Amino acid sequence: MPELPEVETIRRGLERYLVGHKIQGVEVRVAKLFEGDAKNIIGAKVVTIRRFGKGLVIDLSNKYSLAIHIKLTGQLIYRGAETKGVKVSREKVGDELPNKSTHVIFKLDKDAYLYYNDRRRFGWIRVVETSKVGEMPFFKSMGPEPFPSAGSGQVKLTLELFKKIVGGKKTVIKPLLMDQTRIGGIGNIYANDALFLAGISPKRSAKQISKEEAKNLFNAIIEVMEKSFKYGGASELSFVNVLGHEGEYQEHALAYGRKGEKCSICGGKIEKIFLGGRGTFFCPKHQK
DNA sequence: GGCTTTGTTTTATA
DNA sequence: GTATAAAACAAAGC
Repeated sequence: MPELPEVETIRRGLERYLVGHKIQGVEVRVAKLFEGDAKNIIGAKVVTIRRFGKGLVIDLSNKYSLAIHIKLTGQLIYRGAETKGVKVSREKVGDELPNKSTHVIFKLDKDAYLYYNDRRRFGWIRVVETSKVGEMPFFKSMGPEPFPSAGSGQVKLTLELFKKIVGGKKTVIKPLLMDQTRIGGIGNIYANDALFLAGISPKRSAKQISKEEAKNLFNAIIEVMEKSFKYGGASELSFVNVLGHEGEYQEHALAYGRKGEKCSICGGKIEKIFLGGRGTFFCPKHQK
């Protein structure tokens, strides 16, 4: 689902299209998704877009920021002069905006709009003072991440740090990878695919992973995420970029969602099990 | 209409 | 108190 590469894809889009715009108004259609005082962002200009793991922060010119988490099905779609004639994904977005999943609308200057759509309404948008973003529990407790965003102050996940995080832990490796307080940004898709690529069983205990294997796993995390940047993220559920376009990673996923299919590495058969309550895809033949 | 889905938060346990 | 595991929660499509 939307994990680091998807959120980064959105961040890059916002950086390109949203920065410089002034927010003229906010229409909140579903109140529970929007916390804080909307008045505090009216009249302010968008200055920078930061990402913390799977979270986004839009910094404004007046010392306030918008902290956003899209969870499973959130979309941020920009419409303005530059996107005139650009078609959005009919399947993921529909024919027109706003639509029935549009819960917050930001009216911008130059007759542009930013729509927040969220089919399952799990996400959130919070107005918060820029200086206090780091105090929000979700951001404060986040671990190092592989591709820290400029200005976020997030610690970069290096091989040395990764070995330290994995080393000696009693937990099972896959849930550990997905624990945002340990490593920021990895969710179910990339945890499955990184373990697959590194040839490590998701059921392994972290303490049983050798230094060499940890290195392979670290490199695999970087590799699958870079691959996803290339394909514009994974659009298995509702993910689209700010232009409303889908990503293509799901078509190139290694293990995720491939139950019963032939393993591309060893020819084995991909199985699905549950680990830590989450669907887990792996090849029992080569992932030991 | 019960089941499934995931990221995060909360509660329980060792 | 700390580390880990499990359960709860959000809402909607099938």
